[in-house]
Amino acid sequence: MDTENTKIPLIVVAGPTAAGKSECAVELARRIDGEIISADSMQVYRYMDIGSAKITLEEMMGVPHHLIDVAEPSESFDVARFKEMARACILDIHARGHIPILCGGTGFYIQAVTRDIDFTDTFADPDYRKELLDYAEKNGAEALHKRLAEVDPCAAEQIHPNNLKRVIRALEFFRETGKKISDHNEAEKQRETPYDLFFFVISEERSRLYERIDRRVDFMIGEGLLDEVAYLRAMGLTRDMVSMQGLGYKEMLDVLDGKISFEEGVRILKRDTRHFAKRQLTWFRRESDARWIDRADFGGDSIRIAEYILSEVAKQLSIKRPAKRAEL
RNA sequence: GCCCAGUUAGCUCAGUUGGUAGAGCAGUGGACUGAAAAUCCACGUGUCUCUGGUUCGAUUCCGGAACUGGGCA
Repeated sequence: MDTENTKIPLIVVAGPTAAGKSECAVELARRIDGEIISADSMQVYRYMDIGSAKITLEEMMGVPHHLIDVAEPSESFDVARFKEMARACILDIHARGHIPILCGGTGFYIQAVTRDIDFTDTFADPDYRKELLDYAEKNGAEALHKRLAEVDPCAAEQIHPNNLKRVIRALEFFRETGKKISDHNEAEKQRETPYDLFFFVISEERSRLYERIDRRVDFMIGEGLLDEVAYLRAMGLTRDMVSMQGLGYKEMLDVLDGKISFEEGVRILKRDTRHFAKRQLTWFRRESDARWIDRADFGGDSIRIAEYILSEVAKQLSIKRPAKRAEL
């Protein structure tokens, strides 16, 4: 079967938060005997269930899910680790004769996988990052940016001085590798996907999406988000950890610390989630491979969307009907 | 009923010693290649409540009306 086309098929179900990706991916997986790889920077953390809108065991409906609960909230996870693990999952799923479905809303993670971006020759150095941050605090963002301009003028031109995280990473990259990050980025941009890619983005009219977000936040609160965060706080987790910078977590932490009222926390969480969804859309818009699906065209029915994706994929891929996990 | 204050961008308000106006928030667009649910950048015309008057010219001054809030009866 794969004598001619050796590329591994990979279906991507992306979209902004609360667009109904998970449900759709599960339905799709059931029909094509696929397995799901979550592409979500917060669902990788254990114990962060409500706030990250993690799929429940029942909702999985027997479909294997990967890269959920693979890290402690106290450790810091990142794209490089994600890409490595996702790649391994894809290879494994394919080797076992199933179709991998990458489903999630973290655009950067998805791109790292679909374009097979190489992170192996670079490093992360927390101490050096801290040192640079201190330098910027003492001498100003402009001063740090000047240091970058000295070693990598091209990157300096692309990165705004106020964007400390980027400036720091560029400087760190130069120190660790002796190379310019601008060159590295340029090279990685040329990469083409190693997969037989089917990239879908589920979205809908902005005002409706925002309504869904508001409802989802209310649902999370009802499910006990505040208790979940209180529990994590009691475990010793603090807001300087990557996991605690997730939406829902940082706001509820402020509520628990008495910095803002509960009502204010909820309001801010809804607002920030809307902002986040907007950024996600910006990210996906520039994914040239992406095919957009408007929920409204399918009456907002995730099952129908899954059927549509299936029919699109079937045009180019011969899909074997699942034998073992047939019908329930 | 009387007195006082207010009525300016979707919201909260600033302002123009008379030459048609600006902040924050919201909203919109964008960037992103080992923190990405993070981080950063850009974008502000609206009958200045209505209506008379004064004026070359009024959102700004004067009169009246409406509405909102507070006070007194």
